Formats: sequence, structure tokens, C-alpha cells
Amino acid sequence: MSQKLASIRGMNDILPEQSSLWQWLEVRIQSVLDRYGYQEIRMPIVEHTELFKRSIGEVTDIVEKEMYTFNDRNGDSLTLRPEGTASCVRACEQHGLLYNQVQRLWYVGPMFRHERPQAGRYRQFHQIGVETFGMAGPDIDAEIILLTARLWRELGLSSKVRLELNSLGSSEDRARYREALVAYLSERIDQLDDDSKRRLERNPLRVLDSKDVGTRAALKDAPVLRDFLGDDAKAHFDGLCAALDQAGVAYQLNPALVRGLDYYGKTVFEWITDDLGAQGTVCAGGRYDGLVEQLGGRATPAVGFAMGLERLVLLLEQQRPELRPQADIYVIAPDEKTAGLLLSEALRDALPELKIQSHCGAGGLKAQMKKADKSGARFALILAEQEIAKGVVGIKPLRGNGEQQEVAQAALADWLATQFASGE
RNA sequence: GUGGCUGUAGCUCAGUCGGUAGAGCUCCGGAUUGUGAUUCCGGCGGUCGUGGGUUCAAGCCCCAUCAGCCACCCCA
Repeated sequence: MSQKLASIRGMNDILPEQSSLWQWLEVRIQSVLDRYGYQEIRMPIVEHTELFKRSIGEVTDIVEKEMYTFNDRNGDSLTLRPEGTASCVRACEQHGLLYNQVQRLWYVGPMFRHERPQAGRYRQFHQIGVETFGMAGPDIDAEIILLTARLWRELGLSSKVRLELNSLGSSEDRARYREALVAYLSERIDQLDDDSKRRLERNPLRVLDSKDVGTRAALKDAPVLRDFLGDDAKAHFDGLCAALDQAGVAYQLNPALVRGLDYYGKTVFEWITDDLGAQGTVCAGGRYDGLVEQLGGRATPAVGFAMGLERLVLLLEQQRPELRPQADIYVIAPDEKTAGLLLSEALRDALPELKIQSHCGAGGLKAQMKKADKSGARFALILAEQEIAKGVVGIKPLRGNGEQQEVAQAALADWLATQFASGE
């Protein structure tokens, strides 16, 4: 097997068996976004490396060791996007979408990170991202969270996910807190695990969500970020919590909820599931008011989030929603193949909503019936010599226990229309 | 990147003490010459992940490597 050509590690094919569930998921997400008035934006998959260094942060793991970076033929350093926010901001700036206006945008597509693969974590993975620009108040923070809550309802996942919430404060608040935290931890440095010692220098806030027992014990009396929030950040966060309370969205405050990407501030949130092991974050987002300016634009408030589609698919597979079958009608024509093709075409003209599969290739009636059954079709239409001679079509119900019957070819479309109208 | 578990038919797996590979499902055909799903019978299907080593003999033991999974790291 390793001799044969295979896909790159961590980059998977989505096979026909899987793709219907993916489509089901994507259609529903897009429908919700559409109903909230969000518009799609499509960006390239490759960007200048500089974009990600400046947005995500030079000293993050993503930039330092997880990006797919290469030189193109001109010698420019390019990178396969590891996330969508940076590209989205770049595109908006480049085309003046943020000039004196408000935007509610979404995008979907593959992202690339060179991590060690595991179920729910891949080197090419897919995200649907949502970004909003130009709105500074907590109402838009609340809106995108309400949007995600509605989404879980429509996907049937509400019981599997929970919301965690925190505020990182303004960058000034965070700087003061970081100082206090570093001072606190430096006194207990011998109690910290090696990873946390490293974090202490690079990204001290990340020490907060360490899983090491010694470190957790050392953190017990650590300063709490909430006590460092300025009036503005505090009012913003209170506003968000009040909105969620009034809307009836449950959440859990998690003071240890921080971010790996540098550009977040104020609101951060995550939707987490317990059903996917360590890959439990299914949707994560927050506010990044500083990023647009950091990338050369005018200061612009912004909030957004991203969902990992692979993880959602894994959750959906656990409960397998009812998907539409491959075909509604399977047309069998053992003796005269063009008769089957032509009948199918006529039906597709008359009944554009129905999925009609016409048997092609060899096969006796029995074999064709088997395929009809496997297709999931509700009816097999039989059009052989007998039927052609009589000007009728044999209709065999494949679900349930109806008897086979004959319907005149001229009346067939109406007959089927009635069946599918009442049956669904 | 670190540590661990697992790789046998298209899929899910069994394979005893090291003695030259098996089941179920799928697929194809038949029982039923014009009828699926159920039942019965038959058939197709394998360089045991790959490369080395030990041995008279390796799916099984050893080493390496690749891949999947679990935890860490990180993160959607």
C-alpha cells in the first residue's frame, strides 16, 4: 500500500458515502447565516507569509512550526492559510469594504496546519468562519453567539455542546494582568511543569489552561483576569452576559479561557463537546478590535468565530441525521435502454424536484431491482417490452408493502407528483 | 514535536506453541427464464502496511520505516 500513491498525511478524501452528510451540514449552516443577513466572501487559499506573521503573531506555535510555507517561482514566501481571519481582513482592507461601513461576512474552505494528525484534527481541515466589522458594542457579540446557538438547534447538536465565555479585557488590561500573573508565577516557578515554564516567557496567559496537576495547584491563588478589567471591558462583558441571559442562552464563565492567536481581546468564547476526546472545541471565537489596524487599516472593531467542520461531522455521525436517499425513483428498462433514458428525461422535465436514476449498463431485471433497492428509491419504474407494448409503466413500491401496479405513460408524471406530494 | 496502542480481503475482524491464511458483511451468480429488501447455495477477492533481520520455517519474534488512533503540545 505504501508503494501506491497515497494522500498526504493528515489530508483526507471526503468520499461519496461521507459527502452527503457534509452537504447536509453546509447547507444548514449557510441557511442560518443567510437568515441573519451574513454574506459570503471567498478568499484565496495562499497568501503572503507576512500576512499571517503579522496577524496571528510571530511567536505563536502556528506561525513558528505549523505553517505550510514555501517560496514560489519568484522567490516570494507564500503560505497555505492556517486560518481565515487574516485573509478576510486583508481582503476587506484591499477592497475598501471597511470604509465607513458595517460588514457581516462568512467564508468556508480548507485550512492547513502541520500538526500531528488525530481524529478531529487534520493537516488540511475545513472551517466555516464568520467575521463582523464596524460594530463595537456587546450586541453584535451576543448576535453571533445566538446565531451559533440556533445553529446547534437546527443541527440537533444542542445537547452535545456547551458554551464557555470569558473576557480578555483591553490590551492595556491584559498587559497589566500579564505582569501580575508573571510576578505571581515566577515566585512558584519550581512548581510548574516544563511546558508552563516555557509558556511563562512566551505567552503567560496560556499557563492558565495547563492540564498539569502541579501547575494547577500553583495557580490556585493566582490573580484573576476579571479583577483587572477596565470599566470599558467590564461594561462590555456585562452587556454581553445580560443579552445572553435575556435570550435564554446558558453559558459558563471560564476565567482560564484564553486564546492561542494574539489578536483576540475582550470577548472570547468556545462551544465545547465532551464527545470528541481532547478535540472538544467545535467552535471558537471572540473580539479582535486591534487586528485591522495592526494590518494597516483604520482601527475597526471586529468579532468573529470559526467552526471546525470535521469535528461537527464526527458529532453528526454519532446520531446520523436522516439524509435524502440517492434517488427517489429508479428507472428499469431491461430490454430497451433508450426507452429508460427517454422516460427518465421526460420525468426530469416534468418533476424537477425529484431525483431520478436511470439504470445504465448490463443487468437482468433481478439485478436491476437490487440496484433500485440499494439506491434508496421509493419506486422502481419498469419499462420493458410488455409495458412498452401496452403504453404503460410498471410501478413497484420499494418501501413499505404496496402492490405493483401499471400506470399509463401519459399519466405517469401526475401520478408520481401526487405520490411524492402526499408522502412528504 | 513527545510518549503509548494498532496495521491481515473493498469494509469489520479472527488467526492457538513460529509450521505457509479464515469468518461475517459487500459484490457477482444461482435457487425464482419478468421483480428488490428476507432465506438458502455457490463464486470473486490477500506480496498479512512497507523494508530489512533471526530461523529449516515468520501474519506471529527483532530492528527500521510509513500510516491510523489515544494522550500531551497546540488548536477548529
